[in-house]
Amino acid sequence: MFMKANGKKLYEEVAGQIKHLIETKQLNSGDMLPSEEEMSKSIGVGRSTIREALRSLELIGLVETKRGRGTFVKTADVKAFNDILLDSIKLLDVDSYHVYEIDRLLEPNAARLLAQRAKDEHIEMLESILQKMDESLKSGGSGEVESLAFHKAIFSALDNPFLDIIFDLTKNVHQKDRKAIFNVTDRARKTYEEHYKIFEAIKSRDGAKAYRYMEKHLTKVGDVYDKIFSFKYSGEIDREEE
Amino acid sequence: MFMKANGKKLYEEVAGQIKHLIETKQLNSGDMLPSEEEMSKSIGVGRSTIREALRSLELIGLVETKRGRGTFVKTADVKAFNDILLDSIKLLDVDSYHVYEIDRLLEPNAARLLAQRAKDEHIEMLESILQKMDESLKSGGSGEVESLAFHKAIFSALDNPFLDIIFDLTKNVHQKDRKAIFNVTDRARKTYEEHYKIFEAIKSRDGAKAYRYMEKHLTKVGDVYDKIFSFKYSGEIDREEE
DNA sequence: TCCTATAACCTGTCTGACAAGCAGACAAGT
DNA sequence: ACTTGTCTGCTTGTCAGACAGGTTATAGGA
Repeated sequence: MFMKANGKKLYEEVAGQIKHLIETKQLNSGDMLPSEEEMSKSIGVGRSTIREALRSLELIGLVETKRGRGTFVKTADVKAFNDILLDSIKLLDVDSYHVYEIDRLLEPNAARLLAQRAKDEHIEMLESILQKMDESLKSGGSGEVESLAFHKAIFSALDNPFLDIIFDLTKNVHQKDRKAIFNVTDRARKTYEEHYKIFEAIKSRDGAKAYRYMEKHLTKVGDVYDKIFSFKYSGEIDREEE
Repeated sequence: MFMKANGKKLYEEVAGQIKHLIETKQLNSGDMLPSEEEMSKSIGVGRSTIREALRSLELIGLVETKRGRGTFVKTADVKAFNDILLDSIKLLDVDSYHVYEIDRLLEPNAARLLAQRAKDEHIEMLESILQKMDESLKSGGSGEVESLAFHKAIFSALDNPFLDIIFDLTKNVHQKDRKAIFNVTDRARKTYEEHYKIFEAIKSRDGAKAYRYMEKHLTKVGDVYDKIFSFKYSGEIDREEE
């Protein structure tokens, strides 16, 4: 009821306390928190303060409040984390080029690593994605979704939640530009071919080759980027590449 | 006052509306939102509902509320974004190995890229960090801070805010393990030497060499990881490497 | 002109109230 | 024994009103 003075707002203090309980496992996943009124009394703050604290914890996915039942400690899963992240990153004006650069740094090595440790199921997954892309292209589709899925599958197969986060992060940012790329003549078909080569390298467990083909693929994509950007700035566009 | 049925809570609805205003630039960075009471009246919900909505927006760094003044649209800067992120990621139990893997995938290429485009100031920066580490080690320090700074400097020099985010993300997670690594005999001194080689490669603009040395360095670090982990699980520790 | 008191706003927090969702108990009907 | 309906107590969702304590602009006095 009194210890403040630090400039912190009360509800932040309360949220911090609850968070601490969870971090130190005094409250475990699935546990029910005391009711709002109870906490209000025991901590000595108003119910509205408790509620504001709970709202912030709910937002970061730490707890879940169910009407009529109570508030429960939630398993802080990567997905929830990701959602918040994607939500806020839209507001950052990250240059699309920066995102491309991350891909450029990361994906070749990711492909190599996957080539070294891919299981059969991963290979099958990639193959089925490629097949879908082929079908999509043949039936007049853009193939964009499948292309994205291919890259995502490589990351997912590595079974590293962090990679998934980074992927979603980057994907989300250059969504617009990705569309633009697929509008360039023949890019979709060539993407398919490049993907296929990467796939073959992974399937034959040839890490070095996977790395090289991924790098080549990204270089091509980068070229298209360059053209689109120069189009943006100079008003000219060159539709054919290489 | 009645049209819900979607299960969404009112304050979520309100938060969404405000967010939309900001995303569509109807409210710009720095703008002041109407007062809570005003919004309460104009939207037709209670002030507490407005407040809960604002709390969630504040948490994701969209707005900032100042007591006695009002609520303002915040500039979504990378740093703020990062803070939020770091705050929530602690709750995820990401395996330290996953983070190491990211470094492994990313840093060699980062070193190569920097070798290709480093400016003199970057070189100087790296050199000064190395010098500080040397001094620290000679005077009995752990050199841990400087080691971290070296890696961070490489990312920073690439001038890609995304990389900084990823770096902070990973750094934050395996903070504990990093300490453990530096406790292994001679690891600090060897780290210094390995860093120095990377530095020389970057200085001489030799991308391939920078890549290789960084990879070697990380492999060594990985070996230590393995030992520490096996220590954790088997109760044995091996203090000397190679 | 400069300073200060103060009014007008604003957020922070508390309290009390009521609606509405949920779960378990219990009784009634089959 | 099994289903069904109702009741009751608990919990969250939302609202309205009140007051404390910052912040800012300004009117009025030195």
